[in-house]
Amino acid sequence: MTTIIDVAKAAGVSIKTVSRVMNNQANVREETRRRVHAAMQDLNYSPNEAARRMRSGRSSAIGMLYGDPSSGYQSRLNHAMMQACAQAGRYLAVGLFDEAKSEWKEQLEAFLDRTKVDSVVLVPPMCDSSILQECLNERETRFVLLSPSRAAPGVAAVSMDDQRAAREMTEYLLDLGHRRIGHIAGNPDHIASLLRRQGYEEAIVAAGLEKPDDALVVEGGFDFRMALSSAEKMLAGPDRPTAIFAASDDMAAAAYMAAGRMGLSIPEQLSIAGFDDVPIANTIWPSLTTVAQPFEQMAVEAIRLLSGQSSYGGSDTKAEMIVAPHEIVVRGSCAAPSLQVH
Amino acid sequence: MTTIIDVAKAAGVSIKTVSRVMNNQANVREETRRRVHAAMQDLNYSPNEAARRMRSGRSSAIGMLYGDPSSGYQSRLNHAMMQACAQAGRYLAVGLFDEAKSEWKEQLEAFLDRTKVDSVVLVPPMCDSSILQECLNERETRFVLLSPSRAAPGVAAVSMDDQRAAREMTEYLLDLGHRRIGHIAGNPDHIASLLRRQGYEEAIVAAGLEKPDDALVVEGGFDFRMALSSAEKMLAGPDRPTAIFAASDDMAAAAYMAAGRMGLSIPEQLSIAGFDDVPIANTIWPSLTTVAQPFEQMAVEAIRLLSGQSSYGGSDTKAEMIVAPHEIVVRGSCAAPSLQVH
DNA sequence: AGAAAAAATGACAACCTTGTCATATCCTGG
DNA sequence: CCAGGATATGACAAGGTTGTCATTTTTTCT
Repeated sequence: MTTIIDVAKAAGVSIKTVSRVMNNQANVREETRRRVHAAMQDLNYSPNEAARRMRSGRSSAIGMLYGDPSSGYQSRLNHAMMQACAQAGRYLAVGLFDEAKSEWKEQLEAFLDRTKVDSVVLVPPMCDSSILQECLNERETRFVLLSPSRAAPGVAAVSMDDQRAAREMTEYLLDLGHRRIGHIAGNPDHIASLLRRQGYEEAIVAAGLEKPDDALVVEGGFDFRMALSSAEKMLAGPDRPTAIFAASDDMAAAAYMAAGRMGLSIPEQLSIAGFDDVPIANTIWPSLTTVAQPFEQMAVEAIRLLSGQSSYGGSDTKAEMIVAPHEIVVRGSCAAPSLQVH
Repeated sequence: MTTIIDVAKAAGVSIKTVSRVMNNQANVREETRRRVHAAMQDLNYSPNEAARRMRSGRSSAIGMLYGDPSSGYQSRLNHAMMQACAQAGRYLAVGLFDEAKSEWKEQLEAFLDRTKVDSVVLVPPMCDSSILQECLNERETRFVLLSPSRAAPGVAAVSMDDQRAAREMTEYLLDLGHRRIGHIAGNPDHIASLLRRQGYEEAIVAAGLEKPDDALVVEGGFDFRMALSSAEKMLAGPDRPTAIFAASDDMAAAAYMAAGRMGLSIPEQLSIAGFDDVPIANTIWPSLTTVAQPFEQMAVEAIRLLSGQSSYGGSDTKAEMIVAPHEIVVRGSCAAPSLQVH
């Protein structure tokens, strides 16, 4: 096991200088820096994580609390975060959060005490709680908001452009030739639902069609069962849509089932589009055309923000709000509307 | 921050004695032990993980490589492992494993190098590779097999009784009155598929019915799409079953879709049962009656085995093979067969 | 060129725990 | 009551890193 001392000897400098090089600190001549880097390379040195942490007090763990472990969203996010952590040489401490219980602050504090993390990623819907944010500030715990409803001043956040993505997906359906496009909206408590719905309506209106009425926009609550019954209602009504854009993949899967029950084949008789690109999108058949949330990029950015911030919520920190680029993933669930259905 | 020194002072003993008490070492008088414990309680002391690790060289991380991140099985397992790790004061380092790539050993070594874990949980199908096991032995890395095909001598493992669980589930369907029960089998490369199929056939035969023929047992490959087409074929055939027992929840979900397409309502016209109890079982509607894999217990036991083993693969270690108890979870997808269908 | 300021570097302590080995205390049997 | 062994406890070093502060080297200015 090579230590910092070996590197220092090999490079002909003091251990402190090696430490400085490792931590990218100032006041090291360029040539010295090079020499140290070369020595590290030669000896295949990698710093002892435990010693580092002990001395600096800092933990390389990043905390993340999440609610519904069964949701594809959380599982994708979790996965992306773990990958990003591994890349950044950090690791993820995950805790379960019971959104239904009222003691949000207590839950957070218990988590912080237990895991001793010094940075936290706050995900929806917890990211919108100012109580939790205050709590984290008090405890001098860095945090990043993931997809918050609104940018809080002085707080770092990462998100995607839900509204634009929804607009683009709707435009894609319009381009295919669809004129009657239904929408299964998400839980209105989540701002993302509203943004996605707005993006959808925007595209419809921009195409010169009339603003969707109640028969065309139904509540799905980000819930499979609610989405299932809403989709069935929508498809059973008169003048049913030729395409459905669901605000989440789970709800799109519910639409699949509704279509199946009504004998509509996808995509020939009904096009379905989703949102999120969670595992189920590639599991069901035909595979789902959907908006890919940029999970990977969001995770990487979140960790970058947590690593870069030099102080806790102080005004010297420029709080960044990063918007990661999404993507429309075209798979097999959408096609031009067939004539007989129209 | 209270340290071991504070505790030692408070208890009126040396720090070494405190250390002994913490680590449950011998040669401490009962009274001393009590005094130290009291002091720890008083001061709300918790040991500095980093210092411990640095001194002892041991890492509290447990490594786990897994293949398909989209599978409900992996995500449930991951979740259970994280919970169990948190409870045990350890943490989980997860890596992605590409089963399709041939360099299994290289992938494992890269993971070990990167994470520096000193214990590993090996999951299917990697747990059956003797190459990987050898590799871990060489590197003196402890490991536990999760649901291995066969108990390797001298290797700790945790699993469940797939065959018995499948038999019980089939018996449940028989008890409901079903006489024609179909089975969607999993990928025959996984031993679990075979065991589940055997359990199913065993129950059928034990009930005095004739051994299921090819029309009643179809291949699903643990794959939604394959299961979907197989289920459709089974339901389209003459004398279709009144119940389907799928060897995984994902395949059961495919059966739901097949039923939907054929206009069969669940559970009135077709009962469906699954296996695993992954998130989708509670997402779809009606919710799925299934065999709950004892993920939580398996995870806890795996960690216990990893923590308890005092040496690496040596003969002094009694290799344990633990079978965790499963459970039949009755939800809404199964009912007595209706008369008109029979 | 010389003085002052700035930049680069190094010596050493400190972080908290556990292992080693020495010492103190207790117990047993004669 | 003592010798001797068994048991309980403590003093101290070590582990690899980073922070503090002192020292050396370089640059800048007059």
